[in-house]
Amino acid sequence: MELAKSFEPKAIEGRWYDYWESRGLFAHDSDPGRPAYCIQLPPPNVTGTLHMGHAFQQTLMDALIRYHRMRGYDTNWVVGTDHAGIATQIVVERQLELEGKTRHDLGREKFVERVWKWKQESGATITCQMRRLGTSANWTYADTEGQNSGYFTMDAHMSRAVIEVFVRLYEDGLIYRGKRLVNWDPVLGTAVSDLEVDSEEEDGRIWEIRYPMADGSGSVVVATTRPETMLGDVAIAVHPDDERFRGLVGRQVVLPLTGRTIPVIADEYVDPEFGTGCVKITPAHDFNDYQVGQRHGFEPIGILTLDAKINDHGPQAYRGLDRLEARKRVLVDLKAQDLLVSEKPHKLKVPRSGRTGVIVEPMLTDQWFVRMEGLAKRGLDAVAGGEVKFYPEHWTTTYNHWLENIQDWCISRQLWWGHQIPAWYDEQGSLYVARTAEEAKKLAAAKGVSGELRRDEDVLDTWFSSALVPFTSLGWPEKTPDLDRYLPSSVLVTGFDIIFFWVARMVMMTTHFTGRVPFRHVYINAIVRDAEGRKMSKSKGNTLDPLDLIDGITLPALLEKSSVGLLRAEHRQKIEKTIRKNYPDGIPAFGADALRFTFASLASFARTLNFDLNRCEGYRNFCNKLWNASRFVLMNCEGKDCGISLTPSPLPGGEGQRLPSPSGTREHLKRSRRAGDEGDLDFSQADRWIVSLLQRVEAEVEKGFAEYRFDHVAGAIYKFVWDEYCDWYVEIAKVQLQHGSEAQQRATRRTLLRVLETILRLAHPIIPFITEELWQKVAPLAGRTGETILRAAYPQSDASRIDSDAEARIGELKELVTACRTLRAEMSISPAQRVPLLAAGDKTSIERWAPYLAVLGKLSEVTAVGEELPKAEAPVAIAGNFRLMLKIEIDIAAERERLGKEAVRLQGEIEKAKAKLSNANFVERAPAAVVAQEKERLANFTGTLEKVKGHLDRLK
RNA sequence: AGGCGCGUAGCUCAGUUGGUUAGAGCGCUUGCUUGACAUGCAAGAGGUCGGCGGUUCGAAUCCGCCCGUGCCUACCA
Repeated sequence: MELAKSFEPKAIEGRWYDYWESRGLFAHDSDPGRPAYCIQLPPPNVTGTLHMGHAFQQTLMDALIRYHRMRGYDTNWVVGTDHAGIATQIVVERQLELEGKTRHDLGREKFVERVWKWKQESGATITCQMRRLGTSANWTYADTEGQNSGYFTMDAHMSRAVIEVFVRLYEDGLIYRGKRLVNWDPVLGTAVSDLEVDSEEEDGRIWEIRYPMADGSGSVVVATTRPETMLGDVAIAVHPDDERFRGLVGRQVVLPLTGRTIPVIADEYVDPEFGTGCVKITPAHDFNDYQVGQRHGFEPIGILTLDAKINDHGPQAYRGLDRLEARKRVLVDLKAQDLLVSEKPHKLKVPRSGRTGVIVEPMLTDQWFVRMEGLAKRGLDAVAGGEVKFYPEHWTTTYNHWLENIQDWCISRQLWWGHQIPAWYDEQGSLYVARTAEEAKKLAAAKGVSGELRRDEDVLDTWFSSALVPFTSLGWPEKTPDLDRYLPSSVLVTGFDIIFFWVARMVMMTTHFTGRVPFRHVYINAIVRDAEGRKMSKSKGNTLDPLDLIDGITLPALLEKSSVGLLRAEHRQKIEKTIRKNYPDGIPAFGADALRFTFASLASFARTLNFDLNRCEGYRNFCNKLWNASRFVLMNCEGKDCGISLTPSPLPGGEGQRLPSPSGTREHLKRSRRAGDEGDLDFSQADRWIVSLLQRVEAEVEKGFAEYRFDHVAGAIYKFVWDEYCDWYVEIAKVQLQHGSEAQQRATRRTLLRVLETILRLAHPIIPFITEELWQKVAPLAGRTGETILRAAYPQSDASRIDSDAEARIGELKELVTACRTLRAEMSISPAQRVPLLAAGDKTSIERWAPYLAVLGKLSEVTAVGEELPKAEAPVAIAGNFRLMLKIEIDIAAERERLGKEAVRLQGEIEKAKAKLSNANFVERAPAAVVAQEKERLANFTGTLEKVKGHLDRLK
């Protein structure tokens, strides 16, 4: 079947993915004879859809997996999805809202059923999208739900493991329950961890409030940004060394609006420089105040309900008011009593819930915590000892800093969707942590307690189960062979935003439970931004959907898509304008390969990746280039003798590489035919050169993968394919196929095929679809068998095939051709016009290159003229040791100017080189090689300049 | 307040342990319906490498300070 004239991604992508997946080619094989290579996918949320960040990250993981699979590793890309407690619960609650219901109308059991139902339906959208990208994930591994999407963090096996971990940590004293001040989201009605709170600086106000002394002898003024919390004040604090207030310590002040009396205390926490130097202490609603309160033995007075309204501890007048309403009322009342001293604008950090955006309230509640100190130490050791390595390395600092300053982890959430905490209480409130209700009952019975037990209603933080994935996905707590084989995994590829949430916690938990680190390497990928470096966000209208880049999308469809869910009209208009400007014609279909190649090319060690659509287009063009190069090769090799079954003879003699002249004289042809016997292979310098370069690229690619420099991998392949193979070798091959002997043609075809076939395997990890499509056609001709490129061996560099001599020779040819082309362009000779060339210099070389030069330089004739060019009014170029002259009429003045410019440039270089060499320090201290190199440069420039000057003289 | 990045061509980015004339893609100029490819070919223009100082025979590269910019962490009422 003929290849289409240009590369059409749509036509091939679907076909090959199904082929690979249905044949089970992504599966691990547990072959003990092969080393294991394992990657854990950061499990996306069940609510999730594929965005640019995922696509980027997954491209890199897939490239690594395919690369190692081809290198003979037993690869296991473990995937799954995360139940994403809060996020998922919110989604389903919104659905209920549309029906005019709340989760409380359904009750816990029905609500959870509903979430499961929704989860099964919407299932793993993202895993289907991953397939479009070409990810060769081990879908059926740990696939307990039968959806071919790996594990689910709430499936039966995972849940059992979570409970096991919880119980063991509790038994080890690493989990405890207690009343602590935690970050509370009053809208969701749950505690959240420190990490789930985002503090942004906002414009607010600061108030100064007067608290009268209880004995009537004056007053104290405090500054606060949260006046309503004064209802829960237990003291006023000043700095112990603050002269101004020394006399006040130990005395009592009246707490306005409440009638309570509270003491003035001294504590180092107070900064005398800030505000008035006096601080109100509200232990129940501020983390610092809580600690001050503890130091001084105060009982915190909580004045807020769990939905952030004033409770019964507040004065009657404020009860039931929302915290912000209460603030207004408090201020009005203080003013009325002349106790409000001032109100000023003030910038302050407002802690907001990462999920709802609502202001988080420190709230004194019963919660479950993981004791972090010992675990953190293990986490630090794993990295310090080199068992876990970060790429780029500087992320180690971030990781260490967090673990060194870690707080206990609040793991309980007052939600319904998640792993319910395996703890039961008896009627007296005694606690029993157990794997099952029966086990809890036994524990109770052992203590002589009978009767019903009540299970703790809280669920666990989503990240609790995520932290266990490296071992639970491999079968833990069973002692499975896979735990031995795939733990630690080889590399974790993830974003820096979850180093704390996930990476650090996996290291701690996995180390604690298995004695092994979860992974050897952590590759922190860049954050994908738009082409101008701005964060992609729906409200800016600068988001890109990876699937739109793969399939293409029209402008109307794009506009419609972007406005979904946006209610405000002015917002919508602005976004529409941006989109019309950025994508006036929509987005063309680039295909998954082009998208992947773009991601790889941009994956340097930078922290951000600015995604430029133009580059994507450029790499789509690259795919087309590869496609067409393959068409050329197939066209010239199908049905022809390509010498594949022959064994190449040892390198033929040095100068026997001459091609017959393009005019194809009889003698030449005869001689060539005689030189190459029937069925022989006669490799040219060019054939050896391209094979030599191939070895270098293979080595570069191997190095790139080892260092996670995907940009180097992509760049090396791109340059080799386009700049060397297509631009030079294919053009040279055309000459050899047209003018060469049978043996030379055969060798050329063989080289074209073998190099192309190797290129396809080399590029497959990054551009899997197009390489498979082409490989199926090219591989048989190249004499390579195998069902699929996915399981073909990865090319390995062979240093013995590096041929410096051939490289130097072809370098010479390139120089000659380029000189001819430049000369032609500068003389404005139309490409159609074939002109004769005179060449001075080594005669053997000139004759060797003449046929190539004639075709590549579009010359009618190439004549060697010995060591000197004739004196003639014609354009001249210097190329290495050669001088070239086009035999055409020219404008002498223009030619003089052209050569004059060249002379000036050369003179400049000569000055520079001379200056260096006349510097005694340079000659003495620089390495000998550098000095020698500089001398050589000087000699070369000087020689060339003389020649240029010589020709200038002749033009007089 | 600390910490981590970044600043190289009009735009997006490479640039190895310091050492030839600092590179690529896109864009730009000029010329080409070249029997693989106009998603292309050929030839060009375009950079005082953010600034100042230091180390060095030699700095885009190493060090210090400054300017600009982005992010992360932290309890300032």
